[in-house]
Amino acid sequence: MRRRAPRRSRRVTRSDLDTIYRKLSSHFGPMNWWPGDTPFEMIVGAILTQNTAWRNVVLAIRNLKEAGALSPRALRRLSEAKVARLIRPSGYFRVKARRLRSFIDFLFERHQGSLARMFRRPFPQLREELLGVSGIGPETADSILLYAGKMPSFVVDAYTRRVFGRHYFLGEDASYDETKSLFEENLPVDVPLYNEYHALIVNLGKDFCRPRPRCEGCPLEGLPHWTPPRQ
DNA sequence: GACCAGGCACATC
DNA sequence: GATGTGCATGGT
Repeated sequence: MRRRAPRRSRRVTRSDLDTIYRKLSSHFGPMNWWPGDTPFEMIVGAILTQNTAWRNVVLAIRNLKEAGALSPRALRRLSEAKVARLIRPSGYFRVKARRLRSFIDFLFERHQGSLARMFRRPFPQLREELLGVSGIGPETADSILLYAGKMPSFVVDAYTRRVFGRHYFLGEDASYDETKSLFEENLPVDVPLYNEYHALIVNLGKDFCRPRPRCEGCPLEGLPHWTPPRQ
């Protein structure tokens, strides 16, 4: 019989989110996200990092940079096969080459190839448009909006759900949108705050609230939480 | 060698 | 609507 995680047992408050933010922020310091020199590089990174360690994305982006392919126009000129070869280190390279192509096609068909134009669109509409692009799901769309577009869309990822689930703020089966609302309804609408908060959660999730319990040194030590049993 | 990493689309029930 | 599966590299 599979063990179920405890249900959410308390409601998150603004004060909870504020406390957690301050703990993480003082523990880790400024994150300076998203790593990337230009909005386009951030978008490419958002697609390449899907289910992939960032260090592998760095290798792929370096290849694209060396090939002079880190602009919408330059990338559009390359064949999908060529792009796939360049981004090979980031894994799923055939799928991701197709996804980059989908985004580029969208950018040129809807926004004349201009990110500046694209980001002039009101963000709820732009979010819907991005979700319509094959290969862009909610996390990738929100990363593009928040980090490349500086729009107030909170980014949720696997770490967010796991960390906040462990601390009883979310049920085991919380959806993406439910998790996103938890933050957007309890935080001021503030792009730098959303930016930093998500980055801090990812940084925390890399070391703590892992499937295998380890809490020593966790900046959230002291907050009520559960840990999965050792197998 | 197993496990994991800043998901997503698609098939099937 | 829920659940399962394929996609693939590189570090630990």
